[in-house]
Amino acid sequence: MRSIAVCAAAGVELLPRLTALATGRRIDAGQTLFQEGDVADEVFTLTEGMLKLYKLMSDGRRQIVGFLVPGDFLGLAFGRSYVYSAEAVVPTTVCRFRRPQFLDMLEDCPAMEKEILGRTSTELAAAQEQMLLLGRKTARERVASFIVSLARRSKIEHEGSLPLPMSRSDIADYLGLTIETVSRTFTLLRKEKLIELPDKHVVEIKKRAELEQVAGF
Amino acid sequence: MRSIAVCAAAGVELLPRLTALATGRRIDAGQTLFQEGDVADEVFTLTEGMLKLYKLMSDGRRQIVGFLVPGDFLGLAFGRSYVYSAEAVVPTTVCRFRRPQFLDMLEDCPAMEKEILGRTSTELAAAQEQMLLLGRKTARERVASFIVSLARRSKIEHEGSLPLPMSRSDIADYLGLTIETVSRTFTLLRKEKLIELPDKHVVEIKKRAELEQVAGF
DNA sequence: CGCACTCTTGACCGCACTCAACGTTGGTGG
DNA sequence: CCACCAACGTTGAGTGCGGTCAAGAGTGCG
Repeated sequence: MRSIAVCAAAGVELLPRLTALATGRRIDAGQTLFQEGDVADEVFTLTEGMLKLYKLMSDGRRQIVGFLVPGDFLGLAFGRSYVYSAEAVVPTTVCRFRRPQFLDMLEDCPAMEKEILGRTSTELAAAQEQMLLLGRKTARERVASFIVSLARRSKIEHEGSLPLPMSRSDIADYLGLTIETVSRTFTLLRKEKLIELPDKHVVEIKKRAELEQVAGF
Repeated sequence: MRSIAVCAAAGVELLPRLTALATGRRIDAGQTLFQEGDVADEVFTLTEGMLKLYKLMSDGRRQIVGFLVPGDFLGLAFGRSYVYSAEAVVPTTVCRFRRPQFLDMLEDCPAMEKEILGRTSTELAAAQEQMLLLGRKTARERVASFIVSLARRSKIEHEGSLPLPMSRSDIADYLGLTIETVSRTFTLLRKEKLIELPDKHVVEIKKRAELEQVAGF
């Protein structure tokens, strides 16, 4: 679990202080943790489940900017308010910190601050990779990239089964496509024998190397 | 100039040390500073001109992930190699630091580290805004967003002239469009009297409020 | 002047979107 | 238990926005 790794990085002596500051919270699937524009007075770490972060336009168009897994941080945006909304994909638990206390803690613990900076940099690189996907890749390349990225994050190295907790609508809004195109593209990749779809919420990678080829990696 | 602000943030006592570490470098328009995949052993600040950061696919498709202006940092990616290429848009000068020495300096100067973290967070938020643009906005909305973003960065508040140093090809690769579509869309916004184009490399904003409306801001 | 390069404009095309129908699943109440 | 319904996903038919291809105008440089 990555959150434990963070605590280790922050120095074991801080662990009691961290947990003393934190309060837990359960979130049902579909429930929002906060919305874009809300005053950002809390910082969170995800301990269980999955969150989606998204931005909305006034007419309802949506772009999902990321899916978070246990160990990830959110709410660190260095502004007065959150720059995206956060909603649970499946039943989820988070660890909640009051922002000023969290910042005080960073103050006292340079290792923690380094960890945060490293994570933010990694996220920025991921966002730039996603810009390439959204700006330049075809639907087939986008879906292949999505599956390969999920597999990497799940530490699946070669062929194998992969949980797909989010809906087709979420995938579409993450990849800049429609649900119909996502559905058709899954079917296409299945017909090409690159993947199998034993269930709506499971992908089985059959030809990893070719899938990565298609993804443009 | 923002680089001076950074030095101030880092504490004036560090200024001599910073400049002692740095070596300057001039880059002609079109020349690359480094390429994606190169070993990331140097960190830079831009002191004059403009850089574009981009990612390439094997078949030549390109996505520009950002344009940098004086005061901006680059090369901070927390990995062994650069995750994008950097090329000068116009004649440009950068300040160059050897990576280990730069990191040592961060070590000694928490204020500097905070500044870097703040900038990285701001860049991440900008990248997420760009994901919304690339994933969900129309060509007209993209070009309007681009102009408004440039205006904001140039501290132009209402109507006014705006330099556009990059080529149509660069704009296209930044907005996930083709040069033809960028050109047509500029013409469209001109016919709608939202902008004027006195020169290839100048936009004049005529109706700021409506332009922001179109941009979806 | 001639060449190369950038930008604009026009005609046509195709990939992904829209609209629609249908199948599947899971929850609810009779 | 089954009937009903709503939500989600799949598939098909047709459309349209932005891409492709092509021609021409404008500009800078040797």
